[in-house]
Amino acid sequence: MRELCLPVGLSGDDLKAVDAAVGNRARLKKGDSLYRAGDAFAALYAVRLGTLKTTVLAEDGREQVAGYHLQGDIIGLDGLGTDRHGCGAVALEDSEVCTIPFEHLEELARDLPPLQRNLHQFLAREISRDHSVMLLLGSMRAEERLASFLLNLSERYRSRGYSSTEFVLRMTREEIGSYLGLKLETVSRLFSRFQEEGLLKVSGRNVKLTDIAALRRLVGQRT
Amino acid sequence: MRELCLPVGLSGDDLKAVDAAVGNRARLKKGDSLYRAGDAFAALYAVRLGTLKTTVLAEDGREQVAGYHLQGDIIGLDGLGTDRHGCGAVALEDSEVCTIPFEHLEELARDLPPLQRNLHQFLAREISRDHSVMLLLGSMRAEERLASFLLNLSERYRSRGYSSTEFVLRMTREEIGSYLGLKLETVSRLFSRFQEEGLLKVSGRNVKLTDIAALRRLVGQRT
DNA sequence: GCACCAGTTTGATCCGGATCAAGGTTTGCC
DNA sequence: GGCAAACCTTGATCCGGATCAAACTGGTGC
Repeated sequence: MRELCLPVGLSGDDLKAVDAAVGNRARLKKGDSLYRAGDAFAALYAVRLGTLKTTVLAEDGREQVAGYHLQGDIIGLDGLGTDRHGCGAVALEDSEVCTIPFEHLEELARDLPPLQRNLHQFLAREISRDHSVMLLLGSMRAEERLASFLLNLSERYRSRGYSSTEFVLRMTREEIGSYLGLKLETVSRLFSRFQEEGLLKVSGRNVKLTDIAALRRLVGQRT
Repeated sequence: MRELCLPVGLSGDDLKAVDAAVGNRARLKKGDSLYRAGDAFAALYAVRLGTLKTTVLAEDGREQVAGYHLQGDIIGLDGLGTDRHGCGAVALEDSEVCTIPFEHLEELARDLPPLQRNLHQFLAREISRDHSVMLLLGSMRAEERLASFLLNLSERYRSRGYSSTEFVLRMTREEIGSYLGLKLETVSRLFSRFQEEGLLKVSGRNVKLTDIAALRRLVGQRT
């Protein structure tokens, strides 16, 4: 169970030390904020259960979904650079996270190279993830973006032992649009079109991918 | 001089140790690749002189500029998560970087908490930077994007002691467009329009910002 | 059971930026 | 210095996704 909080190749006493660093769990109800943009940065959070979104805030008030986070994801990494969180995090359904006080973790990482390596990998993976999103926002057409989003979710559910073809979206059309740089009407239309074309079946938030290969082809196309 | 490679509050012997970790400088001619997407990850690079661009590559071959890097910037952080670089880095003019073997740096960071903290901040700052770009790509109009880009460059030149109002673009219109999710014609038209409106003077790659306040207003910032 | 409201679907129209096209200008190389 | 190639500008037109508008749906509270 503990490994979920920060999976890393450790054993025995080391694991106990890591355990001690991990604060208690926190329960969140749908709609609750875990932290807000501007809050002092003090800890990372590992999602134990549920789904969260993180949102970036522009100076002028515009808000945009920066990512969706499932069980096992680590969030809050962005605050590290500035001592303030640059994002906000909100639960999209009842969720549970565990808190990892960063001061403590950093200290621990000095003594445990594998943990240090792991921490660095989390940070770097976040960078890679962001680069994929930049690619999506900067050079994909609307249909490619949605297909890409669905395939990404599918893969993440699969790797967590859930169905990769049938799942419930925990976010609204507007939130999906915000993440993909599209308007909610466009997202809705695309779902309808994908359904007409036999790529998936959709009913509200329930989605069933019926032709993953075709979705993949859609993403790989250029012009 | 050395501090430039990884500026951090260290002194005496510590600094010497960091010094030892920093490999020799490498010179790059305009157009040279420092590394390519897919290359094994082994080191970070500090830009000593010149300008580099990093580019993300999609599976289908699409390429997009992920960032522009000036003197003092650290690049290559993205490779850390996967042991492979996810980006490529190319010199936009004759440049000079110094190599920081990562294995070595990680080891050193264990003994020198300020260095560790510094490394984490670099990683996290990269994440914040990417989030700003996501915001730009996902929710700004073309003119806001270009204004934002120019103000960002301006600020970075200023903080390096160069003129914040008059500088030479080291990248083509197409590269600017790639970074901003726009086509080169759109970038060119915007430059012309900004000039007509008295926001700047442009002649090829020479830019002189003549109304920074107006550019800020355009973006929606007030700083 | 019903009213309400947030979320969703669908249609009609508009517009910003892409695309296509044609010169013009700068840069680098011999 | 001259030529080719890369880069930039500007015009005309097109189209994808935004915007505006209007129903529809499903969940929630009373």
